[in-house]
Amino acid sequence: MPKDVITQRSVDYNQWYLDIVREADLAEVAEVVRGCIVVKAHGWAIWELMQRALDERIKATGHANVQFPLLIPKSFIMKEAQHVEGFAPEVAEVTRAGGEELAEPYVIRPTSETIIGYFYSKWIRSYRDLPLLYNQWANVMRWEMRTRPFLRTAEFWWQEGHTAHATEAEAEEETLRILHEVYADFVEKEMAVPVIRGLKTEKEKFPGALRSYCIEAMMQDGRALQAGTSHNLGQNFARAFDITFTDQNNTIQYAWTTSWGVSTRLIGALIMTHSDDEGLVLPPRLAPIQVVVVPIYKNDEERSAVMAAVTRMTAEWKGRLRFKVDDRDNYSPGYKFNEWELKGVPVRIEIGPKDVAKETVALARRDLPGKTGKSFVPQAGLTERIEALLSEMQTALFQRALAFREAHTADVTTYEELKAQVERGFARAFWAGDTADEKRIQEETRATIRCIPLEQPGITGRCVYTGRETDRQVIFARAY
RNA sequence: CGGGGCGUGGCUCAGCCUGGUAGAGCACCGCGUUUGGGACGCGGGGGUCGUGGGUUCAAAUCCCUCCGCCCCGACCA
Repeated sequence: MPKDVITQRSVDYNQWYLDIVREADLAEVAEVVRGCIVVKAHGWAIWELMQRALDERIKATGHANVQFPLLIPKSFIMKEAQHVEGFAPEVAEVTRAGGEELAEPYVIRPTSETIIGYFYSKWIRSYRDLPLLYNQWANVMRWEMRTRPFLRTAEFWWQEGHTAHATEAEAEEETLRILHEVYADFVEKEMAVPVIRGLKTEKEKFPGALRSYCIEAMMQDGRALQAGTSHNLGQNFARAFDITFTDQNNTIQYAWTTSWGVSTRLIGALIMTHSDDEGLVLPPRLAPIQVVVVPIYKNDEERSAVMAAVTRMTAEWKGRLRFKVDDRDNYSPGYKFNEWELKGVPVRIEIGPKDVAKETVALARRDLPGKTGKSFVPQAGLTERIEALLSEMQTALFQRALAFREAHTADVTTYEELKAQVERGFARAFWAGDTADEKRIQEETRATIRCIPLEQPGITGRCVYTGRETDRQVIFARAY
């Protein structure tokens, strides 16, 4: 009988999430450092796979990695008006070092636009220096009021891209390229999480940005999770940090900058999109262990026969599959089955004396828990079978998540419908309101406009709130 | 920052109301039997009861102080 270690989603979704994080050994709340977590080996291994896949895309689109300081002079944060307003309340400051008060406090970076802006102003002289396409992998700190592992922690790990361009059109092109070719492509293909690409409203955009684009995903409780953002900063930061260049006509111009980031929050998205009441479910492409082998035997004689078959079987997996042979002898097979299910390993191979005799193995797929996903298959051709299965599971997870999102998305035409729909998922509505209207709706429904999708229907309708005719549709949802 | 809850072996908690010198389950260690969906028996180790003070012959228990954590809201990648 399975132990009652994971709260059922239907009972308490929030507790279920925390149980998965704990039981899959992804992270632990670092109770000695407020709001922070320790990312444990399994969690970090997933992040490393995410980093690798993202980094490839970031480099393929022409960017190079750099590293800026963790500490930023406090005055830098104060230079861009909206930026100050957005981040000042949540920065941590360093006021003492070397045993004395600092003349000017540093802040621990909540994001690096300001310090990067300072250096870009030194580095950029001519249009020939542009575009400047840099990215950094870093940890940042935001003193959030309320934290949850991965979804919102005081310290988190991310990449932040920062680019500078000669024209507004180039900056806009960059912002959208990142959204499509890096973020949406990564999240949908690697994470198997479908996203809606869109533009943030004025209320929701990044502090200091001209425009913020985002990808939004739906979690299994119908709430939205912002999975990535790409900002066109216009000339706002260039003006604040004096990032100028001389153009072809020998005229001094402010540069057009962008910034974009995704964080360890994506691990939260991964959990809340695919996992079930049995534990974590990982898309094969991001599973640190794709196949686990559980050998089964009663005595030394059986053990050597089984292990010989395991060695033969796994020999051709090297370089093709990420696998682990669980040969611990202090745990029973049943214990191991459950443990690897909790940890989300996509495929499990069980091999015992009966299989050795019949030249078969038991193959279990994680996305179909229990007996449904378990079958006995021949050892011959197993590697190809597993590779095909992993690929099939990757697709199946995406399709399942997409079907779920579509089933929990509805067009609403009245405010009453909107209120009801955000209780269960995304509400798609025509919108012609302003920021004040948006705030009022948030107060009344706890839902916000997640984005103005880039894909619009091309027809007009009446705004769900003001009743005005408009051709713009938006997505309302409660967000994490 | 408002509202609530909780600090007792590694973990989850009981004991507190009604004061009498600390317990369970899990985990861990040893030995043996086990091993195809979270094995079992026997033996064993481990706790300044968050901190400081007070009341008392006696405090995990009653009173006060401080600290920390968690949950629910408002704010946010």
